[in-house]
Amino acid sequence: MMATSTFSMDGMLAQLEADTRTRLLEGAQRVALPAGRVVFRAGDACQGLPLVLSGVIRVQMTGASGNSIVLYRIGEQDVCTLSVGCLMAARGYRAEAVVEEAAEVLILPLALFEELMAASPKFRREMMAAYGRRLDDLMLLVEEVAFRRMDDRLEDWLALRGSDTVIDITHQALAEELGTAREVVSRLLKELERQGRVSLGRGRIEVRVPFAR
Amino acid sequence: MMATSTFSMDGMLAQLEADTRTRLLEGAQRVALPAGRVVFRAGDACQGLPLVLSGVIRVQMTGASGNSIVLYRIGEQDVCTLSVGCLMAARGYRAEAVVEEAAEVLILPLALFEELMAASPKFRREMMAAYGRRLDDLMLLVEEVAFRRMDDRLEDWLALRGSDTVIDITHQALAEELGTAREVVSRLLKELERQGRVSLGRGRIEVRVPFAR
DNA sequence: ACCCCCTGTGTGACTTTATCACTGATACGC
DNA sequence: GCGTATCAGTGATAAAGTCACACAGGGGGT
Repeated sequence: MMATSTFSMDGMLAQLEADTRTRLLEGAQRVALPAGRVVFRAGDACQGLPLVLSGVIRVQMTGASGNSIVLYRIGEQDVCTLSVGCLMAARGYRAEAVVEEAAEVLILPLALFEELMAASPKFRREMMAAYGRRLDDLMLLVEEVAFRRMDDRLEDWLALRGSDTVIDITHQALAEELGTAREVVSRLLKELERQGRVSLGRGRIEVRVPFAR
Repeated sequence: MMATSTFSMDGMLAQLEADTRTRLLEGAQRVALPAGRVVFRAGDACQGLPLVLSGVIRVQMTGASGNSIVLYRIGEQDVCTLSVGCLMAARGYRAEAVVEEAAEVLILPLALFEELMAASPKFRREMMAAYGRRLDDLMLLVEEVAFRRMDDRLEDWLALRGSDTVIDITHQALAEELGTAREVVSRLLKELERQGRVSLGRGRIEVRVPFAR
């Protein structure tokens, strides 16, 4: 919890004025979250604004049918914009968040958030930028889900992991990435295997021919 | 263009400190937009932050296939959060906006926006709240599109217009509201007509039995 | 080693939605 | 009244989602 802690030089903390950063680091609570930890669930009240120092947090949503879809991820030196709305409107979350890679997170109390918003142009700028990214992520997602074919989207997803030849993921988890059903993913993958483009194992996809993006 | 102009008492302008409101009204450009006017298209650069005084602006997105979906609407005393991201990142819009009901809009230049963000806690609060609403709208939309059945969604849409017994809309426009194809809407509506729940005319849906929500 | 059991995968049957290709119907201008 | 543009209806087919169930792999316990 020292203001002298190290942090990456290209992230949002490095962008801030020195005194703003100091104030932030001393006023926020620092917590370590192990992989798999559920940060919040749909309906939970919000405790403060999380700022991810390291690791990755996945934000996803579950429909009435029980199906889930991954909305976006919060990476290094990114904030959980969703929390701002929950904090200010004092209502519950609509989505849930799970730690994907063990993370260190700063939790800014509402008062500190408002203090920094008032005091620091750079903090304001970073907050607005974070909101912009989230809005963008979600708009892209809406377009994908509404208009693109599942086989295309699956190939895109595989292409994003292009460098790894072996991907460790279950069909169920992949279905949740794409917001579809496990059976659909199984069938599409099987077809790719028939075409010789991947080999499948239990919880494993081996990419034989890299997917272009 | 007078700071003494009338505005609704429950909207965001009424929430602001008096001097902030004055500064806003005198620093912003006021424009009248007729129904049907395209405010911006995908790829357009952003001129300033629009704040809707009256009327309604629809924000929608068009996929590669040519299909469109309505993302959300900007109503009275709401701001176009999308523009903030475009302004600050100086990149183009990803969606398009069309005036649905003739609107009066204030355009805040970037400098004025930043000035007000620095000076006014209430302006900041309203901006964050607007962002929160948009994020919420989009998350709800993702869930709808990803998981809900089209017949349900159509009935919900009709239920929202519940009080009017006659709705003037083409199947094409309704398909764009829901992000589906015109034929799908035609078939679903025809089925509702067979069930005696609506009567159909050219560009007209007459609700016989109101839809519950 | 063997079996059990949990989790993950494969697949058929069927429904819903999307797409394509048309045809037919309605309103409106000239 | 006629031509034309827009709107709506519909069959055929493909893609995706749902339901039900069989089977496979792998780790833990005895």
